[in-house]
Amino acid sequence: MKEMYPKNGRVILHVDMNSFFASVEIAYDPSLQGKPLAIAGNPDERKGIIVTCSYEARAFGVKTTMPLWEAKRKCPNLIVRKPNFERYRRASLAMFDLLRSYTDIVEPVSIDEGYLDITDCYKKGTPIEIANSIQETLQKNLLLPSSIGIAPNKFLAKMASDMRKPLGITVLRKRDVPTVLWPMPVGEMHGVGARTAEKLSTIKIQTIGDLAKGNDIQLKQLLGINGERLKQRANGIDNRPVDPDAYSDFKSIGNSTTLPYDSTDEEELLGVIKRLSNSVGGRIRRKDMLSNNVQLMIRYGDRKTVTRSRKLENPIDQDNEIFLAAKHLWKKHWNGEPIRLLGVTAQELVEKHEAYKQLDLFSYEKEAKREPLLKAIDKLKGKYGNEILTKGIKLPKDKNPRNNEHGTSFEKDFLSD
DNA sequence: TCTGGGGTCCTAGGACCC
DNA sequence: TCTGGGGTCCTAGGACCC
Repeated sequence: MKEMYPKNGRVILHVDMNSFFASVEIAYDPSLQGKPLAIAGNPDERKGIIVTCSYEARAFGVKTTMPLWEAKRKCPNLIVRKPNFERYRRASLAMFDLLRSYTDIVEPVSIDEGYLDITDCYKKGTPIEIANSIQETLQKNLLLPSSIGIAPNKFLAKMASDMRKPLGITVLRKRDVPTVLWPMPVGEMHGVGARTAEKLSTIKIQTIGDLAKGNDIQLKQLLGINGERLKQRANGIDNRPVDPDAYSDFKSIGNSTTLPYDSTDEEELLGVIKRLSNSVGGRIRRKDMLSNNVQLMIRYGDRKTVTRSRKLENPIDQDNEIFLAAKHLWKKHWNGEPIRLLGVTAQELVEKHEAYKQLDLFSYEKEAKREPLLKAIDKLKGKYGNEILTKGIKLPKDKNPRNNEHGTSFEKDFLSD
């Protein structure tokens, strides 16, 4: 079985939980098993969209992000549960613990999916045996169904796990790419959404195979650096490592909420911003992080959405500091029209101890910068005399270093590198 | 009777510096 | 009176994913 893979190739698994939130609810309440189930918010709060649904519901045409009323029209017997994120987080932790019992090289990518690098796990069995064991254990211990892709890299593993749902295991070798991947519509490729598919169709690229053979210059012009990358992927090439730390390296932490009704009541809206700021503050403190940038998101009644952000002088983690920054942005940018949604996000996060290190480095650099400056002034003194240090003095035109006909400026003479 | 909430990464323009 | 080319930082927005 091992010889299935090139000698120095990797073996990557992508584990994808099937309709995760719905499956967790079924695990808690087995009477839901086999029934059309949807997880959705409260329509009275304007949160009535399908977050996830069981395969039985999907058979009726119910889909993620569909408004609840539409889902009920398609499936009158639909059972609806409110999302219980605490429950899903716990299930997710248990699931990743289980994955880590196979290898340390586990990279979570979201609450319900992750990559494993099992290249060095040959003693535990063949890749297919390992995938089987993972799938069976997830089902037996946690009552959660999953699909698993086996491939030489992350992209192919991800595409593979998508091919058999629910409860599938799919091997996608590099040599399978032309026959399996290339006939697929390009829009089904991971990383190609509606907009990119539309753009690609303007240069006659409809399938993954078309993309794999696409013109480099055309692709670059159309999609920038992403064009290059997508073409590589379409050819089955992807060298990204499985990085166990990637998921915990947060870049931003935010909370947003759709209001039950559009509002122009500033006191009420500031109350919402305060509540969001407190929640974000709590979350970054729990992670021992500091934020250098606060963003306010405003969605108006007509759904037009703007984001406004502010770089901070010092990194912060207190609720009130976040609120003050968000409030400042609000005062500066709200156009007075009714508000549908508000969001507060802490960006440019750094770990607390890293932030202190950076602070030290900053003051050190400031000190270090003084030295060349002093040397430059000494040099000027030698050239023009002590008056150079007198504030406001006018040098004769030919002696003013900023105004020399040869373009010799103070900066060019002394401070450029 | 509509369209959530959590993220990441990339781009592009202007300010500013050398 | 004219005028370059590179680089970084900051801000805003867009595409994509689950």
